[in-house]
Amino acid sequence: MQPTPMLVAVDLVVLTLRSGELEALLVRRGVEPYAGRWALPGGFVEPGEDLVDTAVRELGEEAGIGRLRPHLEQLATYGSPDRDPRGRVVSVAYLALVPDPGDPVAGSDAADAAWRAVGTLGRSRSLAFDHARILRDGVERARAKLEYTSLAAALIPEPFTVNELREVYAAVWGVEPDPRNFHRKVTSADGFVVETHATTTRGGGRPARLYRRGPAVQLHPPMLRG
Amino acid sequence: MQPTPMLVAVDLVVLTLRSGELEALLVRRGVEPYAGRWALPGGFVEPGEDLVDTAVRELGEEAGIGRLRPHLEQLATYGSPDRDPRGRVVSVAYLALVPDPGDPVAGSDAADAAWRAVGTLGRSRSLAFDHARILRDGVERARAKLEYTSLAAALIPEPFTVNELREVYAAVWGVEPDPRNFHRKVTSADGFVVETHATTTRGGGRPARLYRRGPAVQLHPPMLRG
DNA sequence: TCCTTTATCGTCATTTCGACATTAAGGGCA
DNA sequence: TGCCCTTAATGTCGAAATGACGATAAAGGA
Repeated sequence: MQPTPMLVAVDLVVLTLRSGELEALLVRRGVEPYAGRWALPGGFVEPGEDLVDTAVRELGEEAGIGRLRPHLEQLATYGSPDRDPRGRVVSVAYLALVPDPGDPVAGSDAADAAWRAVGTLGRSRSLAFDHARILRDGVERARAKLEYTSLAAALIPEPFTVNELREVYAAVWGVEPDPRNFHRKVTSADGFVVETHATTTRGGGRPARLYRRGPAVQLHPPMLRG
Repeated sequence: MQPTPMLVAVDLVVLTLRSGELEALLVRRGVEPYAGRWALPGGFVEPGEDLVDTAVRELGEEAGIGRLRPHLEQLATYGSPDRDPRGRVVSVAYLALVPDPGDPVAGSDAADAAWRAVGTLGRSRSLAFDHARILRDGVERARAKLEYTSLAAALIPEPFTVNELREVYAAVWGVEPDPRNFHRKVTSADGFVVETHATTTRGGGRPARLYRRGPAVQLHPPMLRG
């Protein structure tokens, strides 16, 4: 029996932190199916193109992100037979975490693109295809990985203060870690952040030391959610 | 531009514990490419079939496992353009953890099938396609998940003793947790295991209490690797 | 100048961790 | 029938981590 060829797409869950909230990048679909509906940015894999290269390409074409060297990891693959009315399409989802690239989504292919707070569209049925499910899985992955990896620093621009890093956890987890204990854990976790010589007063009050992302990927010990 | 259809396969990393070692299920390929070489069990996704259903089907057809209600989760998707000499094949890998189903791999489709200790083929080039890489990723996933989930119990048959569960960690992590501290952590981690009224003397010495898998998926607190 | 604000460091009681001792409860064997 | 050997389970204790706070530092602004 001959195997059946299928279409393979890559969809992106792009997350960032904007004004203290975790937001996802969405594009408005211009064509059927689901024309006019919001969807995750994505596209089909081209011949000779690796999956991750498709993700990087779409990140540039549809999201205007690429200069930012975002964190990019494979999320999961969705292949329900009826997930696309056009026929059999298997979608490999990637999760990207980027520092806020600003409002106008430059270089965007899509008719329209916007950042939306993830809280409002968790179980919403407004997204095209099974993208609400994919988005939920991406947010869940980000929540979990904040605990035992240094990914939180990927959501804010360098250099950053300890308090700005704390606000990432506050936004993604919905809990406010104690500033003093948080400071102790972050600076004692080996390789999470590296100190610079500069400080900033952008928070008001006493100048805060500025840090850059450290070499550590896994955190020892992990940050705890209570 | 029309998108290019591709073949979509599902490959399985099936792990179990046999005589104190972590082993993976391999099948010997009967046809080109890589005829005669060992490979992960797998097959193409059929029309109208969901990815996870393909995994479950292959688990029965190629591995003779199915009665055992194994733990099954998606691992990752591999789509390098040159990973299959026949052409473009995207493979969705699944990770299955099962209690030892015994030596003869019954109901097996493949010409030959065998359990192999994962330690010996970590970076080996003896496996077909990119299956060595997939296997390594699967083992790495299992190692990580043992830390903060109750998955260790999926590798042994019920009911089991605390020491049998400890041997899972010893085999997968390559370290010997202290039996007394391990006992304390397991029985205090909420929902990891549930006590039965029975005991066994199969270990020799004082009878050990028998447990079943608890309802917990995540472990609080997690088991630590030092 | 002093007051408000935020950052950083310190304190301390509680909990957890890791190493180890002790007691419990079976089977094997003389 | 007793000893003895083996493994299971519980207990102990110092070191380390955690969580809830207080105290001090360093800026800008009234």
